[in-house]
This record gives sequence, C-alpha cells and structure tokens, in this order.
Amino acid sequence: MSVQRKGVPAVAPRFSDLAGDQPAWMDSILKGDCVAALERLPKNSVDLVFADPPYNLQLGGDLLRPDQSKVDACDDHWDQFASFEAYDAFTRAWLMAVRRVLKPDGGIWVIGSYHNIFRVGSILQDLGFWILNDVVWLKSNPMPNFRGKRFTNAHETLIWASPSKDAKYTFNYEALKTFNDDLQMRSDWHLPLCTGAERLKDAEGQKVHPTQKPESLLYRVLLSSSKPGDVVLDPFFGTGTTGAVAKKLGRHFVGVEREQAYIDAATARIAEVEPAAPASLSVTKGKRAAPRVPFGNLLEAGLLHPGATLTCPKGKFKASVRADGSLASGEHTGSIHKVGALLQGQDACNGWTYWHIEQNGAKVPIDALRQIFRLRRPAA
Amino acid sequence: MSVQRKGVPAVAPRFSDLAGDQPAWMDSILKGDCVAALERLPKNSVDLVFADPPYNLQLGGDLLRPDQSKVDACDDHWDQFASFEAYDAFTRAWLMAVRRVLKPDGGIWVIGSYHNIFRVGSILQDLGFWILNDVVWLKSNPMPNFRGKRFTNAHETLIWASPSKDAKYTFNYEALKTFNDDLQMRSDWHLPLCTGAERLKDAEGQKVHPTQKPESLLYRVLLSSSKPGDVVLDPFFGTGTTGAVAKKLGRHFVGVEREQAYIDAATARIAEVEPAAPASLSVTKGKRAAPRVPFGNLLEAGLLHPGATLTCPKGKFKASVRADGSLASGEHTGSIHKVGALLQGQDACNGWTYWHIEQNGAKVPIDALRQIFRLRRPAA
DNA sequence: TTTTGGAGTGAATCCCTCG
DNA sequence: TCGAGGGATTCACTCCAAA
Repeated sequence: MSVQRKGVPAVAPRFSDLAGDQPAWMDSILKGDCVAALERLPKNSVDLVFADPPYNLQLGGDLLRPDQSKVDACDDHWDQFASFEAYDAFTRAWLMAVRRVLKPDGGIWVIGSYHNIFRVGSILQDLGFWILNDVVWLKSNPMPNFRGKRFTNAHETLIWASPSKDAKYTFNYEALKTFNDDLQMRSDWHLPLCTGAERLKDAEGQKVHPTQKPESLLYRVLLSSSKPGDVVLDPFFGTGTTGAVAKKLGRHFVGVEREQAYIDAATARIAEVEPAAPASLSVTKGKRAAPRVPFGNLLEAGLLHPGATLTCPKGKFKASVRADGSLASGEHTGSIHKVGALLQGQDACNGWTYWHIEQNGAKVPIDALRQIFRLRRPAA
Repeated sequence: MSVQRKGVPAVAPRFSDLAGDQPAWMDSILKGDCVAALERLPKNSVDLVFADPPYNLQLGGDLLRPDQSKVDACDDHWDQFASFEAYDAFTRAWLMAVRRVLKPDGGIWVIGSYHNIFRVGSILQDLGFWILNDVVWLKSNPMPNFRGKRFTNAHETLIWASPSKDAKYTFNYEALKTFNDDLQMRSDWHLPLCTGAERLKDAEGQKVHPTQKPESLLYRVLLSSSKPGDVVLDPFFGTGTTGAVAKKLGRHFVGVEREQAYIDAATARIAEVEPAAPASLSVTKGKRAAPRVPFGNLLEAGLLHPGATLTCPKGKFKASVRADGSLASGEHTGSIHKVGALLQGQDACNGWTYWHIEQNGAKVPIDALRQIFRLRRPAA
C-alpha cells in the first residue's frame, strides 16, 4: 500500500457523521511542533490524551543480528536528546501544553520504555497529575535480545493519569469486565506488535514509521477511558493509529505531527476507516449508571405493601415495611440500608441485596423488585 | 511458626561453609538506618544489591471489601513521606550510599510500584547508573480492585542497572535460558505472591512483615545476575528473603534493617535455610493450560467487528456484537455466555460453541475464531 | 480417606449525589 | 464547600471444617 499521496492537505477532512458544528481543528492533524501547535486549541477542549513521545533511545553503534544483518533501529533525529536534562525540559513543556487543553475531568495516557518512562512518570507527578495505573503492554512477539546480554525486552509501560487527584475521570469498568470474560481487566495487557497488513509500508516496502503502535492497544485505551463523542488528542500523531481507532470507535481526534510524510500517511489511513455503527458503541454499564430508585417507589407501585415482612439472607433478622418506605426491626428504624447495617453491627449495608421477601415459596432479594420497577418505568 | 526468639543477636552467625576468613559484616544483618549502617562497609565490597525500599503509597482512608471486611493496608510509619521531594531526598541518599560499597562491575535491582518507581528510576539515571532492563513481576493472584474504579494492579516493576554505562556486569544468559525451557528469559516474570507456609507469621498468626517478597522472585534475581560466592547487599532487609535465597544459592549476604522484630524474624529464618542444590524451581514453572482468550480480544485483533451479527445454532436467536465484547439481543446485554444463557432461559451457556457467525455462506461457531486467534498468538 | 464448601487474604494512592 | 447518606464493589489461592 502506498501512502505517498501528493497534495493531501495537512488538515484531514472531518468526518461528518458524528456531529454538526465542529471547530476547524476537530478530526484534523495540526502540523508543527507539539507545544506551538497546541496553542491553537482552546483551553479545556480535550477529553483524553494519548501520547507516544520520543523514547530518547541511547543506542551506541549499529546493532547486528547473529547473521550480521543490521537491525533497523529507531535512530531518527527526533529521537535524539543531548542529555536527560534536555529530555526532561522537552517532556515538561509538552505536558504543560497538554494540561492546558485537557479538561479537568479528562485523562492522559503516555507510553514509553525504560529509557524514558521514569522521566515521564516523575514529571507527571511533579506537575500534579495523579497516576491511576501503570499498565504493561506485554508483547507476544518481541524482538529477541541478539547479544544475550540482557533479558528480552518484551514489554512497554503505559501510565494512565488524571489531571488532579480528585478528578472524576472516565473508566468504563463494566465494559472492560465484559470484554475480559466477566473478570476485572488487569494492569497487564498481552498484545502482539503491529506487523503484517496493519503495518504501514511505503512504495519501497519500508515501514513508514519506526514505532507504529498496534490498533489493539489503542482500542483498549479508548474503550476503557473515553466515551463516544469524546475528543482524543494525540500530540505525537505519527501515522495516526490513535485517529484511526478513534474514528472506528466514534470518538473525535486531534493530532499534532511535525513530519509531512507521517501526516500524509495518517490522513490516507484514517480516510479508509469505517466507523462502527453508533448502536454497537454503547457499552455495558454497571448499576451505578442505572437511575436511582427510592425504596418507597416500590410501595407506590404496589410491588410491596406496608406491613410486608423482609428477612436477611439467612433468615436471622426480620423487619417490617412501613408506609414511608422505612423499615422497623425491634428498636431499629430507618432506611433499608441503615437498619441492615445496625442489625449486623456494621457501618454500611446494601439494603437492596441484603433484604429478601418471600414470593411463591422462594426468597427473593428486593433488588429483583427494583429491576421490575425499572423495566416498567424506564428512565424514571 | 513462631519467629519470636528472645536473645537472638542483631548479627546473625555467619555460616562457615562458604569461605574461610570473612569480614565481620559478611552474612550478617546490620541494625540501623540504611545510610549510616552502610558506612560500616568498605568501598567496593558488594557484587549485587537488591533493594525493596518503601513505596510511599499515600493511602487515603480505610478500604472495605464488598463483604465489608477491612483491607489490611500497609500503613506503617516507615512508608510515610511528607512529599515527593522528601521521598526523592531519601532515595538519593540511600542510592549514593549503596553506590560507594558496590563494585564497579556489580549490579543493582530495585523493586517498586507506580507510586515510587518513576522517582527511583529517574534518580538512578541522574546518579549515572545505567539501566539494563526493567522487569515486570506479574502477580498470578493479585488483590482485586474492590471498588471497580481502576484496573487491577496486578504487577510490580523491577529495575536492573549497573553502576555505569560500560560496567562488565554479570548476566548468566545460558543459565536463564535453560531455566526457561531453552527460551531467552523475557522481561515479564509470572510469579505468585508470597502466601501460605512461606509467609512468616507471628505467634498470633499475624503476618510479620506487610510486604514480604516471594523467594521465587529473589531466586530469579540472584540466579540471573550474581555468581556463587558473590556478596549480595539488601539495604531494606525486612524479614530477609534476600538473605534466605542467597544462602540457598551459595551467595553471601549483608542486610541492613532498622526494626528489631524484623531482624529477629530474618535471623531465625535464615538459620533454618539449607544451602541446597537448586532443584526447587518447580514453583515457578506452572503448567500452561490452553490460554484463556477473552471474547473482546477477537475485536481488538480485527477477527470480528463491532456491529457483527451472531446467531444461535438453529438460527432462532440473533445478537449483535458491541464494542466492548458484549452482546445485545433485544433487552438482553452481557457477555457471550450470559446472553446465551438468558435467551435460552438457562443458568449457564458456553458462548463459544453456542454463537455462530456467517463466513462464506456457512455458519461457523465463534470458537473457530478463537482457535485462529490462538494460532496467531501462541502463549498469549 | 477423600471431597466440598466457607472463610480468610494479598504493597490499594478504590464513590457520588444531594441538600 | 462540606457533611450526610444511599448503595456499589472482588480474584486466585490457601486453609480448615464438615461431610
């Protein structure tokens, strides 16, 4: 596949099926230096950042394979820094620029290797970002260590952070759990490198970008920590993996990139992406997203009657329902939660799952009645 | 097992079967602050350092499990620091003290989590240490994320470094390769937590140390980067896992520890260690069943797309695939297994064999896609 | 003697809305 | 802004008691 399309504008065409009026920078690639280009975005305009900054690889001479063929190392000039101080200054600058455009309840991901990730992590913390997780991308097919002098470097590290300690960041917990066969998603992600047809090649068959990330990685990043319609910024856009996956998943993107060749490749690539149907983008949500149902509503709706008797799971405690939706059990009165907690001598209790009622000879948690109520009266 | 042995001296008896004339500090535990105690060691006297410094966790209030029981947090005073600056100063001080006693061709390992490891890594680099690898310890049985607000924190990070860029460090490449079924040892190590009989308990059955590391981890560290007879320093000795494994593997140890209770426990523990031929590796080589493949992986890998339609064997039920790997069929949403069970009115259902997709005019169970996935990505 | 079920636990930066 | 209160939230493994 050739990506050398002459005359493609630096700003990719917006895809129109997502929204009506959009600022000019939406779903486009800004050409230029990261810090300068970000000044063209308004403050608090971005929901999520994914950044794959230069790794500051400090390679000595050429690396040879056992058969003496040369390893195609990442020795591009943009990856060279004179010192740790220079790299730190660069990192601080782009992180501060990103911070300005990131919403207070947004999120940021940065990927790196041991060459740079410790600098990035420290500076994130120094700037007041709050680390939520570090995630390790385990490569199922890493490059072996040809000289046998170290362990095979089989992973990279991602840092997920919010702009401040008390930010209300997005995390699609239930969706990720469903994704992972009903088990919590862990901080270790086993994914293959970007190879084969997914890897962009130029007319000569050479890879267009030395560190193109797999779409599977971005899929998981965007699915976990953004919502459909969100704006995702990638300040080191490269060949646009972030943009391609964002478009596929119904998110907006903004990219910043200095090299025209990468911009051309990314623009062509993203144009070919088919967005998923909006309906398939809705994602499993937990109980927290369901509308709150006051217990008293069950009485109003006739699903329960004043005077009904509730029991705890083991039948040890009983309580009777009062007309105002409170419970009475001996001396204790109060909400379903409070009475449950008091009887058990605990600080808290989820009354919906604790209290049961007998129906057709079986004990059913009152949460089942709540579900019936919600079905009868959707979006109450 | 009780480790409360009164009258045990702070300095453990040397074990005499390793060498003849030894300095007094060899195979002993130095009591006191790390920096001060290290002044008692000569310059260039240590071959390898393993350090498990405080992580500076910065925990908030109590954390309760879903069953309302309290998580036994690591809230010891030694893990409290006023600020990142204070933690950095502490880190710089002990690393400089360690650097003095470490031989120019020695090595150092430091373990940490995202709370502290970025500070440690940056300071290592600033002090001129040369990072050789970062290694991730993947926990097979981590503590879950009880509130569902983040990814399960399922790993810790180790940094392996030499004192300078051109150090001739020790790396037993062939030994590790043999250890690892004739494959290069990778930078991801899958090991269980320290639990069961290995975990030191006091007379009341409480764990002696909140963060005791598994011997399997130290086994791999010492096997890979030290030689028999080497001196291994652990400046945060705790209950002496480093010393126990060093003795087992025929290495000398020096520990530094402030708390007398830990010193007592470690001394008793190490006294019971039999220096043995390494035949006890079986714990780290758990047999590999067919790797579990979450349904979501098929989406990431592009074998299925959001919006695809699945059907049951008889074509009676249809469901559409959503971006998070859940299915939607009428009112029902959830995992492939859950939705299959709901539609059939059963308690359980194997979604892999139940759901089919049309390919080239034929209905194929999605299990076929899973097999393709496994072939493409062995040992995911 | 063997199997089954329940309780316990591990370095954790772990809620959110409303008045 | 703060406090009160509703109510949501767990995986792998070990040990011990019970069957």
